[in-house]
Amino acid sequence: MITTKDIAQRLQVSISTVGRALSDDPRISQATRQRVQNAAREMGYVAHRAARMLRGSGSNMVALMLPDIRHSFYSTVAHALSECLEKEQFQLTLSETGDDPARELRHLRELAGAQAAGVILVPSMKPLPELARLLRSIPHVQLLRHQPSLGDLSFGIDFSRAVEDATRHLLQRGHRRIAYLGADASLSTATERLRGFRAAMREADAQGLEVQTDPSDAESGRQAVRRLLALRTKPTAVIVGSVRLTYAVLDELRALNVQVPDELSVIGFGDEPGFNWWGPGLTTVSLPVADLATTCALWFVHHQLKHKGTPPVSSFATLSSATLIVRGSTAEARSARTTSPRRPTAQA
Amino acid sequence: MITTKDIAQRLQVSISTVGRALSDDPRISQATRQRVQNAAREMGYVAHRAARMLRGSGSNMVALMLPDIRHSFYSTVAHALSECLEKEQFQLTLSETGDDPARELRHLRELAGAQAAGVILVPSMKPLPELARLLRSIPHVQLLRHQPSLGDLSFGIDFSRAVEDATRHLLQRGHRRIAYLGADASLSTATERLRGFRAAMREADAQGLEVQTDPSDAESGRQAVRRLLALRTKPTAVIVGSVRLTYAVLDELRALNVQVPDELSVIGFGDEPGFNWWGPGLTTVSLPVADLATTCALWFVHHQLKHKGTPPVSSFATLSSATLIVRGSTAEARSARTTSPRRPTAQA
DNA sequence: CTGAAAGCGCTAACAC
DNA sequence: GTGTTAGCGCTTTCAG
Repeated sequence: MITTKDIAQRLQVSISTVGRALSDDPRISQATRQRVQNAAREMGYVAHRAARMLRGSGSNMVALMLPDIRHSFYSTVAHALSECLEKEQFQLTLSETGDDPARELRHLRELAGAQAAGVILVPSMKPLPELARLLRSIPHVQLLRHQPSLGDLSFGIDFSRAVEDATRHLLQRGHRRIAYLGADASLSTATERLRGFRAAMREADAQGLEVQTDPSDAESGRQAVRRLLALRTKPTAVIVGSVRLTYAVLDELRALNVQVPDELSVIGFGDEPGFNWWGPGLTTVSLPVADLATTCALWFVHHQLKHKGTPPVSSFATLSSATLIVRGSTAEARSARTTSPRRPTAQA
Repeated sequence: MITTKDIAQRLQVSISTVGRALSDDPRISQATRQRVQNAAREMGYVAHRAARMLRGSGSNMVALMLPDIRHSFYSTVAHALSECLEKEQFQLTLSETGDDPARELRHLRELAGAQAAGVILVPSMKPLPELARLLRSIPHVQLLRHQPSLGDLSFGIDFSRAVEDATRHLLQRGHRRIAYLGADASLSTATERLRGFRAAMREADAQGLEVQTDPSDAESGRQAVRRLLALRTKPTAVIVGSVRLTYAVLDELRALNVQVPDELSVIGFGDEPGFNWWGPGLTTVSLPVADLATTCALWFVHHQLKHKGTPPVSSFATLSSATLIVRGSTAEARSARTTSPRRPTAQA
């Protein structure tokens, strides 16, 4: 490894001269500065970050903690952050928590040890107490989910209103028996979504059907669909309250050859690649994930990491709003039917 | 920030006693060891990685460099690596290159300065010479793509054979006028795929139709589809040679309301979420990305990062094979037709 | 303009 | 068993 010492030796100057020349210190003469910089380039010198950090300058590492990078939801976030942070010369580290509080804590410990400059996190559902303690000494911001115990800096999406809008869309089209499929209420964001559903249904004085499923288990979602369709008075429409669940529901509806939207109107959650290909095109709640992540990254960098002059803000929260993308999977409610003719899934 | 010095002061022992107690040095008495460890916990001590690194122990940071994390292709890779590396106590950093050689180099410089323990990279198409130079001093391995200039350690997929198999599938079903849509030949892996197509076609003495497109531009893919369908003697089947292109082609075929597989058989590339929902289900080349990434990570950790005793291997390459997933988008070739009746896209 | 030296937090060789 | 000390590579006074 090439150090400033090596360069100094080669050029027969002192170590500090080399250091200054490399940092374009005005006190160094043009001549030596050039000599040093050339030598550095030739020898392939790269400054040792660890040494610099030890000397005082903070690290340039920003950590992103999220449940699972495979969900396009989160990889979109990672991409947006990556872009923003790169512009500001930050390194991005990725920590997958799998929504496991212990794993989450392990990772954060590691990050604290590595002197991460900041942490952007999608917190797990039940963060361990020590997580909050560790976070107190690291600039951080919560994304998408918000746990009050972890601080008051957060960038979220107004899920409640998103689901409310989706529900209204169906109500306006004459649907009255609407089912809502959501994660069980252990997650704070899950109850929030449910609230939106309830609000809209109450307002219309319609009969809502709520089905809780295990969000991490696709089979649980499929079962829910089957149960729903087995009811004597089937719902005429269904709203799905999470991205993963939407995958499961779409798969099952396709497998069961359910006629959408004739037999059942469907609104999904999130606008993942392929949702527009499903059946007649999926009407779905589109989440402004990329925008949110970009906004979050910019804000975080400028208010918490860079401009250290001003004291870091201690409370700041945004709620972006989602938009409903209307495709073919929702239609006007038909007069009540208990059975309906089934045709083969066509296109073929 | 809490340091060993702080603990030492509080407990009125020397700094080294603290250091030893924390590292469970057998020379320290049970009593003091406990006292120190308790104090450390209470005070929220976290070892300073930078200081440790400076002292000799390498970093625990492994870098992943890839074009764009949003592609499920790559996020699958990131996830697999993340899982493996976490088990071995490594930190994962993410660097998006956007296939831009300059950006790629900038990132690697940064990583070199941060003393990354290793680099796993999907190299850009035309890496800059300095990249190779920098990589010489960092354990690294190439994934998915392979640039000989960057070393001989690589984990790849046998794309040539994958496309060859796909082509054979169509040939066996009686197709003779088969089109291959691929990226232009600037990419080494693109020519490789084309080779597979040519090999199979030559063997069957059939007439291949090759269309080159810009892989980064979806519109270019859509155009290619329109051109193909405008031909007087249309192909009866088409094979798409890249994941991104597959998205474009599927969108366009759906927009044009082309009857698949009646009018045209289609084989896609990669098995992205939603491909099974497209039309009658997409027959496609499924790439063992997750397996490959896991294998790569395990091998890399054990042969290049951990067991430093044995000299690092300097040449090692694997080629995993892809499998064809047959769904509804490919059928027996019909007798030649120049026109075909078009029905509406149904399901609705 | 340049050099010498201290010190960031930690570890390890060397005392006692 | 425990304390003392040197030094990793870099920045930053303080001297010349």
